[in-house]
Amino acid sequence: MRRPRSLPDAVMSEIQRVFVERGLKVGDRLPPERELARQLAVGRSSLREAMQGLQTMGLVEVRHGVGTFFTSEPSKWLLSLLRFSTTPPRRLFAELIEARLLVEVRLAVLAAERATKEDIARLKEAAEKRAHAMRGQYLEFGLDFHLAVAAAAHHSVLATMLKAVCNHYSEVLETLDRAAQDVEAGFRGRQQGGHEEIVRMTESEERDPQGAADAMRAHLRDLQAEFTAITEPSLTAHSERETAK
Amino acid sequence: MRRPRSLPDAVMSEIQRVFVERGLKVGDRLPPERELARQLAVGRSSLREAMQGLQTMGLVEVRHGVGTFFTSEPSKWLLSLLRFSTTPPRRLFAELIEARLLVEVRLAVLAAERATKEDIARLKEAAEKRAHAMRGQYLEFGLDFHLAVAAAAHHSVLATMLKAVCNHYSEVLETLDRAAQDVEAGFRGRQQGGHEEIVRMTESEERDPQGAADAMRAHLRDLQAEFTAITEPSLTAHSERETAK
DNA sequence: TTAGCTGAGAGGTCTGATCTCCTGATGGCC
DNA sequence: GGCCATCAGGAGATCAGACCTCTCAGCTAA
Repeated sequence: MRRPRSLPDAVMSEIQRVFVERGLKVGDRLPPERELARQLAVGRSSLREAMQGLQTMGLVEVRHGVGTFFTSEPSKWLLSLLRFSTTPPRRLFAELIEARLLVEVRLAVLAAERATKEDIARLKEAAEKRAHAMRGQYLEFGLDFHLAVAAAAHHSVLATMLKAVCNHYSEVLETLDRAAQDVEAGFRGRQQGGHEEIVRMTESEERDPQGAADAMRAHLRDLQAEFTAITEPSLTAHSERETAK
Repeated sequence: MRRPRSLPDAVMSEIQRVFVERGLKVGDRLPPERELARQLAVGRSSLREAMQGLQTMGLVEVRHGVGTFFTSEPSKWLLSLLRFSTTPPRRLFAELIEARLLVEVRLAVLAAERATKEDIARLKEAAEKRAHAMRGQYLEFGLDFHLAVAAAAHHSVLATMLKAVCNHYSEVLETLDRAAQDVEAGFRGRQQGGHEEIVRMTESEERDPQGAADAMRAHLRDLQAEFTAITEPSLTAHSERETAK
């Protein structure tokens, strides 16, 4: 493979390698900066640059005064190239919904086909949690449910893509005005049914991939329609046909 | 928005903000480290950590002895969470192809609907370049063509997702054995037609989104089938139905 | 028992010396 | 006149170490 150009790059690779080869787990702690720097025979600043890189990648989490830990927290920057785009937030949000539609319908199918008992248990738990969410938690727990579906699909690429989209989703949502946010936040009534139906289609006895796809599609279409209603219809106008399948 | 916890985080945000607000362009150069650190009133190490972060995100490119530049090069690490997965390369590659199938078919539709004259010119140029590629360039120019389609689709989220997938695609491909690589590299004969048909469906007079989708789907299916043929069929077995639409 | 203090240890930041790498200018050679 | 070897300046790369801030656990005293 290509050798790293810089020390920090090398350190990043090394830490990833160690993580994989030693079979370390998420939550495990790395040695203190000074000691790790000594072990790797690099300066502390090089090590810290590597840490910043790993942190940006979302592979480690650094807690001031506590230590550095491996984490599964997907990084917030995955789609951050978008910050460079001049796409207005409303349009960006419409695009994100469309991307979710595309990816999540497929994930729903895979989840219905591949989910294990454990996956299904987690799915139910997430749906339950979402159902009893308090004000201000709808969005977070809602996304958690969708990420649980992604996990159940056992498709690492699509799941990672969804994580990236969802992270950006929350971020963009914050930049939108209240009306738009309400579409998300106050949406619990109708969305509830969607989650439960997706779970039902995925449960062991049923296993209805096509049904899961339809449920997920309807679920996200609701959201899309609601959002479109309060924004310029033109923005999402030509997104309807092909997505409609 | 949420305030950065650390100085490097703040610096990263600041640099992104400046890039957007000043209307800077890709290729523009940042001030030298020492001067930029002075301007921002932070130490050089903090600035360098921020740079490492931005570099990891793929927003800047640092050239030793030359300077630091804004870049559109999407980060090679975009999907690097995948490195933590235990997914074997063959399976990962199959997943990447499937993700491309999902995203690119949609992008082909959008490109056929939205492409401007300039987009189409670039598309033709990319197809041309691919057609005359020399040995060892097939993969690179091939992906360039697909990225040109993505650009023509004017969908920043999906385009960014594709960039991420394509970057990882090359990387994973390198880890596969020769036989698998040949599927990509020596594939020019058949793939050629696919590219040209996609261009045709997108050209101003025609504008056949459905046709473009079909062409893209067939194009990637070819690749998928070829790859599947030399690997365990079970890996992609249950991916066929829903994607088939 | 418990509120509050405190010190050890971890990360955060700065500085400035020194090294390495690129690039363009210089100047001699063909 | 054109070409190439050399060199100096500028920019990033790395290091060492001093000092700051934060967290947490354990101690202490009310």
